[in-house]
Amino acid sequence: MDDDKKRKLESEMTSDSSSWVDSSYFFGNEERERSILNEFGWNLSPLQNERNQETTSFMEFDDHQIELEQQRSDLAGIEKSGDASTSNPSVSSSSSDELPEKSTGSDGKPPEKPSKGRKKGQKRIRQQRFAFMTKSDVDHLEDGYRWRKYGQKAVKNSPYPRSYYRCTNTKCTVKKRVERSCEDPAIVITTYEGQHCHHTVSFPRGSVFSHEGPFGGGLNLSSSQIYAPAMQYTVSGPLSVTQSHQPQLEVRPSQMQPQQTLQNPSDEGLLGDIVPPGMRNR
DNA sequence: CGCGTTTGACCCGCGC
DNA sequence: GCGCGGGTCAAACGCG
Repeated sequence: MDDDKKRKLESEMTSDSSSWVDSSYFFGNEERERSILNEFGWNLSPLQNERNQETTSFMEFDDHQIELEQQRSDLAGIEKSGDASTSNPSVSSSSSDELPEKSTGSDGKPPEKPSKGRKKGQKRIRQQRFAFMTKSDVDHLEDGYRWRKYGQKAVKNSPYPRSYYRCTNTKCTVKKRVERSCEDPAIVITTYEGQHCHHTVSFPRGSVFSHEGPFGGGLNLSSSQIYAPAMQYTVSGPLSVTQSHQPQLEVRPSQMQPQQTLQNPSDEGLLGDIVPPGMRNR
């Protein structure tokens, strides 16, 4: 699958365009990861628990592209609003949320045309994404939030399906994808997209995380467990591209060396160099 | 009965 | 333009 997948990933990377140019990664620095996650409102579960879970890698995607996409989307919405979206004036909403906007008819809209999926002209907007690679025997890892599964798809070149989850909070548009690595079935790849607009909920089951931790959910990333192969997938896009051939990315290779990052997470330089100031100030 | 999962169909973007 | 693959919807179903 390697070549095919690599090509796919790379093309995905490039097709996502400039989008991920500013992608940032931080591995191996627990404090940093924690603070970043905290800034984004994430409360991640301990990554080692009775279920034998263990996070091997962590990454974060910047939202640079989101802004671009939103601008594009806004423009498209404005252009199209003249002819198409009479029934939905909020198509070109400039809010940062994707608002899947189910057309269940509850808003009085007659379901005369059960057009599944997004409305025409409404672009898929990607939000901030975090990806984790976790060694676990269970696919869906507890992270302090409640999720509702809304889809599952077979992944090309992988025997394992990918599951799609949405936060059950109606106001929260956070999604996550869960899939197993085809290279190492023991590894679960979890990708979060978006930011929670609420706190974690108490889980009656499991409760492997503490609500009294310094970050609410008690993130416990262990830097010693960063898993190198993870980089090939998780960072699939940016990193592999960066390393394999010359990318159009405006990133300095020295910042993107996974091994370097993994093994020698310098305390000061990494985040300062990688994380955009805007993000840090959030 | 409410909530979550399953699953087939649909939509959309992208490469060829 | 067409086909493929990823992502999403929503009805049906299961479970507590």
